[in-house]
Amino acid sequence: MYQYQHPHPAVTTDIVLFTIGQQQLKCLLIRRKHEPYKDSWALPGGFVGMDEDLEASALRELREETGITGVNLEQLHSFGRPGRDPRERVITIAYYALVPDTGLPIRAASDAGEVAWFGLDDSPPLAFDHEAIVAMARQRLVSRLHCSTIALQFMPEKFTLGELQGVYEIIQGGAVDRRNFRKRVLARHCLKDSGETRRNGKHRPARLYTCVSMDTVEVNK
Amino acid sequence: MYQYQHPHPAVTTDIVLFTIGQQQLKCLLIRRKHEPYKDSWALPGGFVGMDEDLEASALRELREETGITGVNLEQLHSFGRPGRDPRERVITIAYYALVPDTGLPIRAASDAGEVAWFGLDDSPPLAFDHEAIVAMARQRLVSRLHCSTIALQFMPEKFTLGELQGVYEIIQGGAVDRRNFRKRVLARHCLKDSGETRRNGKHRPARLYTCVSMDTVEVNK
DNA sequence: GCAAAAGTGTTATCCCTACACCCATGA
DNA sequence: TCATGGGTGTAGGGATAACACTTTTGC
Repeated sequence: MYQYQHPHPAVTTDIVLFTIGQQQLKCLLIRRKHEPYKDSWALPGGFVGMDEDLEASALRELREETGITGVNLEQLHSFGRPGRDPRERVITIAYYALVPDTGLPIRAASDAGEVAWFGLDDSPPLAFDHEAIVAMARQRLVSRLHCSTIALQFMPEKFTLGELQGVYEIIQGGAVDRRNFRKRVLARHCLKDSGETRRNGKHRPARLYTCVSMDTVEVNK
Repeated sequence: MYQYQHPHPAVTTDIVLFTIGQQQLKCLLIRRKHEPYKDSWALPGGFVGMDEDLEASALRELREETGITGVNLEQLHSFGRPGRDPRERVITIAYYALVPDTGLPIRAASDAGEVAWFGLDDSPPLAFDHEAIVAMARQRLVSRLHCSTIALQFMPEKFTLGELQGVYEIIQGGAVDRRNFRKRVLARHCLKDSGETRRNGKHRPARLYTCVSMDTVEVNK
């Protein structure tokens, strides 16, 4: 038992993890094993440890519930409407992150009975206010797309410009002029020609590029 | 006494309230009446009520400690490093807001022994990690200045374009071309010519403008 | 040779910047 | 009449957007 002179809310972190697959923007969800919202889908997350920094808590929950490590979390927003959790007052600090699509080792563990990627426009009803959290994260993602190099976090180590363009087109939902896109993205000097090429089908092979640096460089002039 | 099965952190809100005065960007601080950091300057803020939304808590603290009401709060970031408060684990959700300079009715109340505006480059050492919070709020303010109409929140109901330009120059710390500034700001169609003018000195009177809408319109294309 | 994506350059447009002069007022 | 800030327009440059053809490969 823990006692306090004044009432204290519980504090959690939740993580909106995005990826791109099957021509869709997807988000990682877990199926809850316990009440409340037992068997509902929800964002990975959980209670903050008393000696744990907020971001560390989010990383730990993500690792424990999905086995995913090494992502670059950004704080999104804190949600604390009274009543958002039926058990007690819970304030959550939401983070988001972007990971490449390739071969994600997802395992269900701890509180999560099941883990899966869902297309954002094709996802089940979520527990708590998690739909609002996902919506805000998506909005943030779209607005950062143009003034930062955030989209590179979706890419594997080596990728073609066509693949990168595809990511932009999926997120913003619309076609992009290939020549202008290449000029713009190469002008940022965030990509390095790896020298290699990749044949992807019955057509000319594409050059493979690498990120010069993993930092999300803001370009908001 | 309040008892929980698991330990709970305390949760507070803190508010970075900016204004412009004496050709400076200023921030509202209170002098603490109690330990810890007794007699130090700190941001207004305090513990979140158990049935109170986060923004409502920030508004209440601001009202109780400074008498200021009716500001437009934006959530800044949550800070939760273990040890940032010597008493116990405290996670704070920081907000920021901008208010006009004119005739602010500031009164000290409740936990605040004293309330005052401080120029940002001329402020005393702050309690807790409040200097980091102010620094982040300032950064946010600068970066929003160009892609939003946030600066209008510094203005009184009626103001001249020269006054608005002065606000921009103070925040970003540099001169702005008057003609280009006027074209840009008028092109946003957020200002309405009130028809009135104001004589401010021994020179031609200036037109007074009003905000068309109080919303902070983002213009990030 | 044909389908399919990769790769490349030029032109027109728009937006932003730089820049100089007259206006209305108070002293 | 002079000092002070208010008010206005234009020309040049840089960035962005529109646009079509050749290349390399698999079938």
